[in-house]
Amino acid sequence: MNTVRFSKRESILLAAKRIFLLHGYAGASMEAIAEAAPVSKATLYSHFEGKQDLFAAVISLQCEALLDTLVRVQTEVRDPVAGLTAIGRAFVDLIYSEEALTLYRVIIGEQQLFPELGGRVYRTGPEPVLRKLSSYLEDLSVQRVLEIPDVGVSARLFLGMLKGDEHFRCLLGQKEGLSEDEKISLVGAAVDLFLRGHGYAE
Amino acid sequence: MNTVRFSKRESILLAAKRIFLLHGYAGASMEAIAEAAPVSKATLYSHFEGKQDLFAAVISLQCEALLDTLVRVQTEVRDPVAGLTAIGRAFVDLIYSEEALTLYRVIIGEQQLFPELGGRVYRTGPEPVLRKLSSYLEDLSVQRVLEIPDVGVSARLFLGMLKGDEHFRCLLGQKEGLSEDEKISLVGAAVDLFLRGHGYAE
DNA sequence: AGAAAAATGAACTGATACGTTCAGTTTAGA
DNA sequence: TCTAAACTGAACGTATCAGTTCATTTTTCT
Repeated sequence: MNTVRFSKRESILLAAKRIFLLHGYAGASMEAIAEAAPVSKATLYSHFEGKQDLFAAVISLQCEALLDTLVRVQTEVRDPVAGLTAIGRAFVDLIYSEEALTLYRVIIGEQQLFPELGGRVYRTGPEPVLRKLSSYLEDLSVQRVLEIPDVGVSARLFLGMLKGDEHFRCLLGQKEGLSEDEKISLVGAAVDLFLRGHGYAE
Repeated sequence: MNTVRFSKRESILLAAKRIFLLHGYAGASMEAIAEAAPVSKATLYSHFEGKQDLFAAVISLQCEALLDTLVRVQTEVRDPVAGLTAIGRAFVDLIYSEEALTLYRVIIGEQQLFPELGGRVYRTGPEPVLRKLSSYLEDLSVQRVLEIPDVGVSARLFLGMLKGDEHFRCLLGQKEGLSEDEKISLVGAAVDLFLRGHGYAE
């Protein structure tokens, strides 16, 4: 019985994720989710309190999944080009993935209804990368590889260059995502400007 | 008759803007808009074809309003610090304004339903600033004030630093907007890093 | 003042959706 | 095989909402 219960619950979450991310919260109906699971509406309501509860569960799950993709990034202090490129690339891979983009769109749109989920999403992605980058910059600064007055400010600027204009266009639906080439050139340009700006003569 | 027609139409647009930007497309009801105008539902439908039509009209109007706030920015080639600061500041003022943020949220959320409006919004704000900045960088490059291999790339990186992390947090509802001090220090840090990165020794 | 246009408000249609209920069926485990 | 839990499907109650209709009133322009 336990295995079935779990399997049903998983089917529901999977279908709900598909439909919520596709149509948004308001645009998704519980009937449609039940049908897609496929599961009876009664079963659906026996596993989740209601629509809001299910939505929150889906978003939490998706957050965890995205966080998992943030694999440990190698950051050697001796080579800031390689280190920044690695962090930058991981960040770009994360925030430009189709899964992340749809998640962002839904959360931003439904933010009035679920204020707490915005924080959850930010803490799952942007924030951990920011922390990792800050501590890496701190290392670089301590070892006098780079001169960085405020690692927090510098970290934000660096990530900003990666997220900036292109990401916004993706959110607005003007762009599907980034191609491999675009990712490489974007990260390269950002790393280059960042290092020059901090007095690193290659 | 013309004056009344116009006034009614304006009331409707004003109320619709308030309610759409507050609750999103799905969360706004035509009854609520009619009530807020205040106007009868029949009148509302005599001025606009339907909900989608009204929504598109509201967004278009809001786009125009935002574009108007993009006052002509002074950009003297001789002083890139002042020029970049001016452009950066205008951009920051625009994209972090409460009006722009709510507009972005609604459009991003309802983007599945109104794919064309995303382009409209991007073309009203980010894009014109990008064009202006690119041509300014071109001037700087031609006059050998800065060395810029690709003005398009550099322009995007600069605007990215201004929009990056903080703006995303605002979209997610984690931040209200930017204070005067935050704006100044953000623009200052971005200009500084950008100029150093392009070999401009102050 | 008088005719024509615009606005009102209230009721109505049709559709959708959340959530519940329940009698009957399937499944799981001892 | 038997029992208890889980599941089904379909109907139901209630609510909301887009959009329409229409008889009546208000406004506007000549």
